[in-house]
Amino acid sequence: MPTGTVCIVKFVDEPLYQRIADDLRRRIARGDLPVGSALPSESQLCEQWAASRGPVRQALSALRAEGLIGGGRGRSPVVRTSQVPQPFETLLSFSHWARSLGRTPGQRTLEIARRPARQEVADALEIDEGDPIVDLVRLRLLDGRPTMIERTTFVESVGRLLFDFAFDPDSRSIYAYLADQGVDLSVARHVFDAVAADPTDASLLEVPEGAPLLRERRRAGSASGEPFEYSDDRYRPDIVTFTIENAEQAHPSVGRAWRPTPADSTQTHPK
Amino acid sequence: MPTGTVCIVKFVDEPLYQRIADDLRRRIARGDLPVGSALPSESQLCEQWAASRGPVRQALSALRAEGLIGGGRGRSPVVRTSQVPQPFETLLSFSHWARSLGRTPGQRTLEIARRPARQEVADALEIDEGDPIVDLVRLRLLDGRPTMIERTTFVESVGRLLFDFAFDPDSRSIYAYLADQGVDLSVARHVFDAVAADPTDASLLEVPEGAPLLRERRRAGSASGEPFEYSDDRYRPDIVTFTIENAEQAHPSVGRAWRPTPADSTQTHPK
DNA sequence: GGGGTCCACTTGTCATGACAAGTAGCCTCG
DNA sequence: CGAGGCTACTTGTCATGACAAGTGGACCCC
Repeated sequence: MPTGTVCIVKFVDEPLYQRIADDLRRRIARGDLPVGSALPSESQLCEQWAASRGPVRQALSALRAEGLIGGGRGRSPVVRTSQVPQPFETLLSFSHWARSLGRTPGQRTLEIARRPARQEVADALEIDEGDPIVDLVRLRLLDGRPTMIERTTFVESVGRLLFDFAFDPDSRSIYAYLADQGVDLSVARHVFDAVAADPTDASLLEVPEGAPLLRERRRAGSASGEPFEYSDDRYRPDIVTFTIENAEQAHPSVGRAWRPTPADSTQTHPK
Repeated sequence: MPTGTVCIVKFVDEPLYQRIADDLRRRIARGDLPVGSALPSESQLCEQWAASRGPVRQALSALRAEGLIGGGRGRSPVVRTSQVPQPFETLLSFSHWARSLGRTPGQRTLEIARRPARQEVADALEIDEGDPIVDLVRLRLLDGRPTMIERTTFVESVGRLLFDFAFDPDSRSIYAYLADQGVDLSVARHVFDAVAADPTDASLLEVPEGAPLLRERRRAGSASGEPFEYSDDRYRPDIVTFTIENAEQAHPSVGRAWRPTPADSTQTHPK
């Protein structure tokens, strides 16, 4: 702490550079620092926070790594974007994603059953064939329109929670519920390909039989690496796409995208 | 520079922390520091490089951001993995990706033409409809098997290079050639969906008409954001998939995946 | 008015010193 | 012999000072 300053800090447990970064993040998110505007210079931040250049630079470096700010030697840092995508939740939870877009998600639970694991899901969940699992089949809706059909398999210890509790799968996010129950979901692997709609898919998604569907197979698990969920999700490609944004010097950002005008197939390259 | 040391440095233009980081990266990649082993402590690195803790910590922080090392307070940093994926090049260049997998890429150039831009590509390339562009259609092969059909459009200033030079599109990577010509390709946006194979796709990819194909639409450009390439790539989903690996506390990693056994459609969750 | 020069300001890099906080091994005590 | 504490070592955080390198604008000269 510089000499001659009275130290009135509440959250001394949180390091200084993090408080600086959080404050800047807040000011950017709130529009206080609009996109394109220049941030306060390092010396100004030092004065404001009564800090030395160390923590200030550490905070700016964190924002730079997140892609929030840009700039270079001799130039003040500039706000690049006001919001960073939340790839993990966006990619995992259909309802979370839909709401973040301002759309209203819906769902119809078609089946919830406990049965022995087939070979395919047993491999994915790293259990033995025939071990008990819980299958959940849901039709997901976006603004009331059939959008995706989701065939999810949980290992028994997690799937049991779906029965035990008074859980209504049609009301809230299943992941929010599982998180409340202490299930720590922190890694996921998504594999994308395309499949033809089988008769069931076709009637539920209201597309012709054999129509191309965008398939996402997802395996999710805890931080220690043990998987407990495997899912086969089939999207109507005229409603939902997936995007990857990729820069040479930055981390890729991934996301799900909604296609507003389903009739037109030759558009959507926003901005 | 610490007191009492004779300064014999060659690449003073390169900052010290970067030289330290590069050296550690090399030692990790060469297996000198195997996965799981502990790195030298900060004080040891300070001695080895005759540096203060600043640059050393900056170098370690860079490696940590790349996911190469882990560790925490009180524990020496530990090597986590010996190689980091190169998502940008892997996702961009088909031939680069194929070779990194040990497969042999091939290609047949079906068309290269200069013509006015259609509405769709004009929007994507941020030019006016009717402006001259260069179209390139290629069938890409993997181990001799038809795998993907690529319809790429370049803005005229870049596409011209494909004519000017004695360029043989069937021999080497088009991106390597363009990079040599001074084209700086550094940002890309990929949009994935599914389409049905039209008669042309079907005959070239040797699939039935109407078969589902995995489509990637790509827009690539320079660091300043101006796009100069737009592409519509259609993959046989039984050969190629795309994957996203996603952890709550880490940056997502993206990649292209090869499916070794095309006959079997209900597998491939490697590892 | 146009062009070149100079200067104040900014960020990038590095040294040095200090203390806090966490880890792991050793050692003593019960 | 086990449990607990103690200690050396590690990394995390921060202050201070210094110089290099790049930017942008004011200023002057032609």
